[in-house]
Amino acid sequence: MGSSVSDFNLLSGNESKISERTVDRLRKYLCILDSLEIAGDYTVSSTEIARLAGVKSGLVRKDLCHFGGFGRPSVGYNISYLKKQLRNILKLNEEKHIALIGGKILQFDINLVDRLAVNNCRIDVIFTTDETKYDTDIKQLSCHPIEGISKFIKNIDIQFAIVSECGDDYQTVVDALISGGVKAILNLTQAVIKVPYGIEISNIDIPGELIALSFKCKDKSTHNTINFDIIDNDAVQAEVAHLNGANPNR
Amino acid sequence: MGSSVSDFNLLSGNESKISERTVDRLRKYLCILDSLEIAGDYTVSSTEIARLAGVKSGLVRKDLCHFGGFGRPSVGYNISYLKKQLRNILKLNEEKHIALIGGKILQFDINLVDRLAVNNCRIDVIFTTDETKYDTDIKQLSCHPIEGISKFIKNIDIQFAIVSECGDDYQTVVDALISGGVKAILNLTQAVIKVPYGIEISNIDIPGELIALSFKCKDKSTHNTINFDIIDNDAVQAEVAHLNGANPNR
DNA sequence: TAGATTGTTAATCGATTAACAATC
DNA sequence: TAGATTGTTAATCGATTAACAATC
Repeated sequence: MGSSVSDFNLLSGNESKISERTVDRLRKYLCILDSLEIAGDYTVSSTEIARLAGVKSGLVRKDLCHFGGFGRPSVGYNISYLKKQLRNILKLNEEKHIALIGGKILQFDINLVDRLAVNNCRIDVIFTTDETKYDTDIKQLSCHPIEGISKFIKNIDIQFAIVSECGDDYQTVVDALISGGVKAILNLTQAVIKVPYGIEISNIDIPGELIALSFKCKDKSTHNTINFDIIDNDAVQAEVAHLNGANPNR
Repeated sequence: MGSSVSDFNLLSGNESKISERTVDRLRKYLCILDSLEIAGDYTVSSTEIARLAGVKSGLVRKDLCHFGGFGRPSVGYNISYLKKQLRNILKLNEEKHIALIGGKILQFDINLVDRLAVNNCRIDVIFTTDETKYDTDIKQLSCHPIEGISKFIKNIDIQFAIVSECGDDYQTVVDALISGGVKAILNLTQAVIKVPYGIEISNIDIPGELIALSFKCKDKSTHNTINFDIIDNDAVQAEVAHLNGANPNR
């Protein structure tokens, strides 16, 4: 019984598969490269990326060299070249079409549309339960009633949905989105949304994030010694070396 | 040099430390228990929790039994009891005091204050750059100018900050927060915030989440076979058993 | 050349899974 | 009692780290 699953696992082996953790790091690196480029830098070492990302430099190099050698020994990585490579690896050049459920978030996060556009994520349509918004535009995006959502998005080929408001019928809305062809949902609400296998869902949960943060703090304060588990990276090594009288390279 | 760090690591060993991944799962379980309780259930099996959390049942049991035996063989877990235990483990009964930078999010996410309160997370004060809001209340929370933030929060013992809007001077604001005693920051803006070692930071990044989601979808569609890596849990095992003619227990 | 930093391997570490005896 | 489900161990798997030869 369990063995059937194992058998399938053997078949589905795919060498080029990138783990979720790696993807998370790669987009962090990309973010860091953006800010370094804005700061006027042209090259960067794995040590510097590691310091800013809070990981070890070896891991940065491993992540990057897995896709080919982007750096030059003793020089580091060319920032604009590495950015281009990362955007390729993360498939950021492919257009992603998004339906937004609830328009209020655009008033709160006024740069959201632009920030998404940088990564070729396009909000194509807004659906709302707010009757006063029907057939009006929010930030030049047309605003439609939730009813008929499935047929609507089927016609314009939408793959993603951001659910930013939930009425009582949120599960019905999500089901309609999925039957309309949506493959992945980003849920910003407190609703516990069920999706069928094969559909991706990611929940952003502010109270939950605070719990995790609070726990990390608590956890740390129970140690009497400095907790290198948490801050153990190259920068610390350099600092320790410094304390030991060695000359840390910055 | 590296060895100094290793030596410290040996000293800081703490058996009771819970990994970040475990904490993330525990709060997911708690969320699931909440929704099951609302649905009227009294007990739940590890298999059911696992199905809803998208993990294997053995992992659920392992996570839970690590803190003591909360369940009864052949019965499962008592939901309200398990909730209480999880709230204890996650230290949700301790009050957490929060400063909110930027008030607009409360207009977008109208339940946020209440959702935080359920976990004893209290927004005590709002800071804003919007002069029209100075000394007014937003949702019964007093609203203050950013200037003098450090002294202000020192007086009222704030440990957390949610940064929901960033002016150009966001790093200065964060530095002031930290010098005022803030130990952890939840960053909802696109700003790349630097914090000193020992201060926790967590970034919520909507475009980044979409990239990750999109990547997972892409990754999956490159397989010809069903990808059990992604949906490999007890429910799938049951389904496979079913396909094989066995009688799956639901 | 000497120094710096990459690419890459083998070793380590930690997290998950499979499996089953114990318990209800 | 028979069936279900927990608690827990040993085995497996995957991710990170240490370390260093190769390269600029």
